[in-house]
Amino acid sequence: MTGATTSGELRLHNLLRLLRAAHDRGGEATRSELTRDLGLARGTAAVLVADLAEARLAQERPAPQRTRGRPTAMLGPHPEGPLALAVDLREDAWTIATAEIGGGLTVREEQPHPGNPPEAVLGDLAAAIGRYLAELGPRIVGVGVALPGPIRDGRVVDIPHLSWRDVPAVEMLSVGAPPVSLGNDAALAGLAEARRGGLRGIPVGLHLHVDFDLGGALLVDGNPLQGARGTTGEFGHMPLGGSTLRCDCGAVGCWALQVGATALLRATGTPVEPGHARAGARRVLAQADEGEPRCVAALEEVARAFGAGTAALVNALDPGRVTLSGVGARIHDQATGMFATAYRDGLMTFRREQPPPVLPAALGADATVVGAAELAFDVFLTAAGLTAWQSAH
Amino acid sequence: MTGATTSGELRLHNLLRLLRAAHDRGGEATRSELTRDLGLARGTAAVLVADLAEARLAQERPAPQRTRGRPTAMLGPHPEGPLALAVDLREDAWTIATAEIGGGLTVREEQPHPGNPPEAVLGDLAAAIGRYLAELGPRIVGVGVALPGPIRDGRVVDIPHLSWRDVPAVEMLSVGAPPVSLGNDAALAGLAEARRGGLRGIPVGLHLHVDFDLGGALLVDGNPLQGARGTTGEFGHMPLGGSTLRCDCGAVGCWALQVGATALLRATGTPVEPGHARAGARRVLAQADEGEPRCVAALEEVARAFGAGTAALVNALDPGRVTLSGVGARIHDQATGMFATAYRDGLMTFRREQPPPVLPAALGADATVVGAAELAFDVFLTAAGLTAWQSAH
DNA sequence: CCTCATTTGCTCTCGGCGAGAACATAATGG
DNA sequence: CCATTATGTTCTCGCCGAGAGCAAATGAGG
Repeated sequence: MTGATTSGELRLHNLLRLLRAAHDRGGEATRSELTRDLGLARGTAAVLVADLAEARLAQERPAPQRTRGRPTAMLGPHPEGPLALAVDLREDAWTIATAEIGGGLTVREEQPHPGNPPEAVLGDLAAAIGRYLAELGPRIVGVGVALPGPIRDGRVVDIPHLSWRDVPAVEMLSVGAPPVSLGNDAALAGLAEARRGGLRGIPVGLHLHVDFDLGGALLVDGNPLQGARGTTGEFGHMPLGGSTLRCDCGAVGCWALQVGATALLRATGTPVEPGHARAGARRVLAQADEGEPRCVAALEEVARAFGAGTAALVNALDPGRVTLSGVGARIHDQATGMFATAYRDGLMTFRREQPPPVLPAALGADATVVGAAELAFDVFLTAAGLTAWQSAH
Repeated sequence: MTGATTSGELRLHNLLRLLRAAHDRGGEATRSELTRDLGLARGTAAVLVADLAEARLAQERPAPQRTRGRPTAMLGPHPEGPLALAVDLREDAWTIATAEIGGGLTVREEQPHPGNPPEAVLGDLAAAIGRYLAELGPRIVGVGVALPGPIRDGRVVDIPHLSWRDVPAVEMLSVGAPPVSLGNDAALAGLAEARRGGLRGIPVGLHLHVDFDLGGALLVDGNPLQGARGTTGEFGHMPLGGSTLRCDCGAVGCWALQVGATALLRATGTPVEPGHARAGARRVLAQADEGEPRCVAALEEVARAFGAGTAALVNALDPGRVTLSGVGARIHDQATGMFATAYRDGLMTFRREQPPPVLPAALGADATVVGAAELAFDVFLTAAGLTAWQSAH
């Protein structure tokens, strides 16, 4: 959205601004609010709303009267309007949902999958996507897919846990016309948090997602920072904790080795069974909650490393707020004191006056699907996306 | 620059785009190039150029003929056009320069200063700024100041080296109407590098400036990433190297303790005399060049920590290129092998196929002043800045 | 129940902007 | 010296948003 250059682009640009604003506010904003906030003339707004309705992009519905004066209406999704297909592909299962303008989500399907080979997993997933395309037809304007590993140029670079390497996922998931967009799960969880969760309205926010791995995103004005090749946010692979272990990623001493499901198990001295780390970590957290000394000690150790590393990122990146999801949120919840101490001690002195708050993510487990939907809509809510829609209707 | 919304803003927006493009290309771009690249109609370009000339914002001058066809002209600075005052305030001296549209720099003055108290230093500097405002009058459209420490809300937060704390520098340097903007020296060096140096045209670039401290900036589309409070880029204050030393900043194990002038001296075992670290570091580098074993070892140790930490940042932030300035560039030059090895070993495996190149900064010592000028022009080259200029002429 | 104040939607006119075409201009190259 | 080529200049046209005036729909107060 670089802005309009010609008087012809102006109309499309303002249409886009209005639709985007309606979407960002969950379809709950009234026309008068939108008109005021976007600085439009009332006449212009009338034309734009009519255009949106005629193009089946959005529709007004009655709004509860709040003050006196002529009643206004809320601008929300159109019953025949665009839908995003949002896919959350985890290590052991996938979720497919549809989202309408405004973000309203309908979960359609959840399926376990064997994990390997990638061709089979993605083939099945592509078939499922194909079914929804057939069912919902041209209303599907894009597919957003969250994946548990780094993404580059439409390919999954590396999921060590599943031994996926350089998998051309966009190619394998492209079924029909709608564009397929990939995103890292942690980054998409952050995106969701920035748009509809705890980072909403925060100019610069940091989201950290801890599970097996540790990743995240820096959200600037609600948009995730994109690296040169799209693989940014791998904060877990900086040697922030002085560890000397070798990491699966190829480097040494990665922070992710000290914070996460595997780290929790390792800290208790329990051997890590591949494929059961998540359940094991849950057990450690539960036992720590009951006061089991070894688990308490492990939790504290992990929380300390987590807090210290978070402080390092805050020092370097200066976010206004930090949100946590995955196991990370539970570690923080259950060892708040230790986390807070390590966090504070790791901050530069001048940051300690008003340290950025660290909070659990507001969206919980849904965050990743929501982020995938936002990703798909981000591709659609552009000049190109809208003109494609309009020429198809 | 969010883009035009009304047909009235369109003109200003396009005027701005044209002026910005002329500026970014150093005043060396021809009208026909600009017209083509900005996608303007030739008629529109004619009007805009005439407007710019009439407003004394830019002026055309003959261009060397390259091909057949009617000759075009280069759009560059106007002899009575806007000037930015660029100030580089270092620990022991300051430089004042003026820059015109296109970036052409004229160094006006260099003065040593005692460093303390800040009121005296900034008072003298304000007096100097006042002289240039008086001399050059309303042509000065902004003052950009580079400072060797973190900045927040127009105040210098902390320069441990000079024991400056929470100094209201904008207030103390504001002499007349032109807005005063502050920037961290490392971040501004990065900005300069992104606009007119080695990071030009790189969508996401990382610049690291090593001197006493270690700082830098992440440049996204030529703009430095701004944190929530403006104090981003303090990469030196992450515990990237496993050090256990306490840092002046208040944290422990900061990377900056292992890379920089002081670190170089410490690694040789030489006691660090305050105020002479820079000269001492230069001596160590010179002796290392001659093969003095202790200095060679120190250099290698520092280069190793530097390379490893750089890799960590690349893992997390995914830049397309990295540039180095200050002592950092010399460390890299003189210990390329060690740096490269540590860099490569610290990268995640999938990044090693095409690791981002690490290069010394193209602008050398001028970078900071150039960055300060760019900062001042960034404030001016906005709708608000331009309307202020036009209403004053 | 009636009236007034208030807020918002609707419609129409007006000024302004960029596109694009037609023409003018100034260089090159054979 | 003339054809070719690339660019600047000028003018018309269609489109857009601002803004004014009016209509509509509600709540407040008597």
